[in-house]
Amino acid sequence: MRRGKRQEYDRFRVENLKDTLLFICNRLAEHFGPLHWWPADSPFEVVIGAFLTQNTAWRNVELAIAALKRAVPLTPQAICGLERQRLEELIRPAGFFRQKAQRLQLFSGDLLEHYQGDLDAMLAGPLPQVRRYLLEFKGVGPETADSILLYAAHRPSFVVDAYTRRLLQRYGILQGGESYEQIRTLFMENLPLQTDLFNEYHALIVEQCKTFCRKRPLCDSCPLQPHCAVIL
DNA sequence: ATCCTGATCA
DNA sequence: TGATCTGGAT
Repeated sequence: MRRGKRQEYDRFRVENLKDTLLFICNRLAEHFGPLHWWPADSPFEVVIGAFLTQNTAWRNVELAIAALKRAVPLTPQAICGLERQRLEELIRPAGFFRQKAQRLQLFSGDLLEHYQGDLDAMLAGPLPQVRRYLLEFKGVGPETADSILLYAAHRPSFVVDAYTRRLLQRYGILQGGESYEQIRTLFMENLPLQTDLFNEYHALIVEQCKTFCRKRPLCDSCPLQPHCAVIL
């Protein structure tokens, strides 16, 4: 009987992606409460954090940003004005410090040269166009571009990361071989295009995967039980 | 498929 | 001591 209900729900789920995606979001929101991302004092600080957090624990990013803030104001002018090696030393705790220092200065330089340092101006215009512009920067892949669009520009561009893949795959929505763009499109075609929703949803997925849906999952206390299809 | 990088935790 | 962390470039 319990088994029958489970099968029935599985069929319902596959045919109603929109409802399922909202259901997951609501469940996580009930469990974790509001997370109010992205923790930063300015949109440009969000950009800095988006570069620094690539394949890096957020804790280490905090150390780097704190050191950077003690040294200079977080503006494109100041980032460009730093000696490369000096910038490398300041952001060292975030790892990959050489490539990240170079890429931060390339981005800041373009922002100064073409937009007089006005980030809002750079991020204005049609979403797909701005996204393509961001993706041209060295060090900006799809996740970093969408993070900047969502958390610095407050635009409804869904952020997909390794956590998102893992959660959706275990839940039974993804099979495993899907591309970044496919997964992003899945969210954006099945959810209302609302910045606040995308903002909270991605933050909740990160929190969920750090807490329960880890590589070694903790299904016992997971807020998505018994709906998840994870096979251990 | 491999490299870039440092701090934390199992 | 190794795996992992809000990836991206070559």
